[in-house]
Amino acid sequence: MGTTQLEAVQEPKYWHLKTVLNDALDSEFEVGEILPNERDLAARFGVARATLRQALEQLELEGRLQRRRGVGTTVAPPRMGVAVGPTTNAWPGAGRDSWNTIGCVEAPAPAPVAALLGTGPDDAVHTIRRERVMQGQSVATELLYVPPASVPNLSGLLTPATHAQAVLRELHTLELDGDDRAVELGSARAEDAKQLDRLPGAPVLVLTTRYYAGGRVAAASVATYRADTCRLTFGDSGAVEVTHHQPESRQAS
Amino acid sequence: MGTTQLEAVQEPKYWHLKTVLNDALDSEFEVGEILPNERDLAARFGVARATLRQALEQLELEGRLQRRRGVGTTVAPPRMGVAVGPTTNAWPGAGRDSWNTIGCVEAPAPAPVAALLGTGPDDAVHTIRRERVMQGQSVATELLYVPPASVPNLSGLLTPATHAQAVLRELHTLELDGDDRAVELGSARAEDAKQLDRLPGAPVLVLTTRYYAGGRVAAASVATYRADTCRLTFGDSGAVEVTHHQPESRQAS
DNA sequence: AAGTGGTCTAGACCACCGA
DNA sequence: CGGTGGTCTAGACCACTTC
Repeated sequence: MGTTQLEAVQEPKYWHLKTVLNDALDSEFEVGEILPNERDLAARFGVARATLRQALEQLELEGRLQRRRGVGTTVAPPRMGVAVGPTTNAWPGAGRDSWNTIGCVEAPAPAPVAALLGTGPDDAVHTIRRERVMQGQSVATELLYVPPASVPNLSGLLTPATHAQAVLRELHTLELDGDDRAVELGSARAEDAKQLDRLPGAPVLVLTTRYYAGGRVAAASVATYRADTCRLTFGDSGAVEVTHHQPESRQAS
Repeated sequence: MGTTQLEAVQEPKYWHLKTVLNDALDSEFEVGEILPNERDLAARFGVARATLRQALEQLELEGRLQRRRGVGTTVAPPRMGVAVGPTTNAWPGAGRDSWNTIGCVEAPAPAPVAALLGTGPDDAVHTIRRERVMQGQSVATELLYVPPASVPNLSGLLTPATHAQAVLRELHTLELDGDDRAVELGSARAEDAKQLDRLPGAPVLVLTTRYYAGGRVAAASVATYRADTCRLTFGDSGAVEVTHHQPESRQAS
């Protein structure tokens, strides 16, 4: 014997650490406050830095922390509620929405997207890149794919900016029959990560939308949302709004 | 000089490893096939096991791999498309759905849920635990919260099983005004992880639903879906069905 | 008992940020 | 430049499954 460990730990250190830190975040820190650095924290808890990092990683995944290389680890604000429909059951870029057009190219879509659109794997489609900004922060990047068949009256090629506008404008002349969406977990590709101010591989929520018109899939979009800062909301009933949901445990007990 | 590294690596090893493995999975492995163990793989690629694991972790996150302690690492099938509405805009447990009732208790709801329901933080609510099974696999666990005010005619207390049935039955007598949903990334709590046959902390998609009736939130549910195996679909138009979307790159080029 | 993935350590160096 | 988080190593031991 010697060690009176009747407790039978059984719980991984990083898991226990995570709970401890999570509670400390609620009770001893303010949003935006910067934590001690990883080496100090690890020493304070008597674990290796790798173990401490495992706990921080989880907390970042859950949107409790934000870490930035060269800067430090800060307490994250509650996740933003980001409306993704179908309250706004409309064509992308119609009316007032929070998207900015970044660029536009005409190229073959990746295989999975071509399958969604029902186009051949090598058919060129209009590909519009957009960015969604909320509260001064880039929260999503999107690639919107529009087959030429959906916008047949497009005049001769223009600059990327006007090209994108022209595609969207003609899209809006079609009658939208409906749309459907799918959400899954992914990791940010290098390009997306850069735009979202994250490192490659950061967890993202991938929202795939199909737009139907004339009995066909007239357009499809793949939007990549920061999973750490966003909560995707699908409003349906004309009901109250809630912008955040974080526990009130801040100073509950 | 000495080493002709004009390329300027700059790309982390684990990231490169991930791409290599991902391609190998497409071209050299079948779904369900079991990979060499981590020590062998690490040796084969000339990296430490921790580095190899970082790559495997990402691939598992993306639903390409499935790892099980004591067993091995296998190639995962494409993610399941799981319908979560609003095609089935109805009360939970109504008609044919893929949920099984596990149990039922009457207890105060956690603070965030109480806020959704508009009940006091210490008011007891009916709490029904359910499980969703698809293709023989448990893909989600749910806690459904129903304030007593929504089901006032409930007869005296019964066994948990009949209790749950009674609550659902009375819920169905109300007229459903609508519902709204939110999706965010989370990590599985110990209890949920066990039910989903995952380790604690596994990435999950948390779907929060509010059910409206009589101008109030009559019920709320928090459902936890396995993020590695599920793609949440929000059908809207009466359109075609797609059950999986994985790239056809299996034997493309 | 043998083999798997999961946890943990104690170091090292690198890329990035800000003063 | 110093300080931060990010990557990487080469080990060790543990928990679990299977035979």
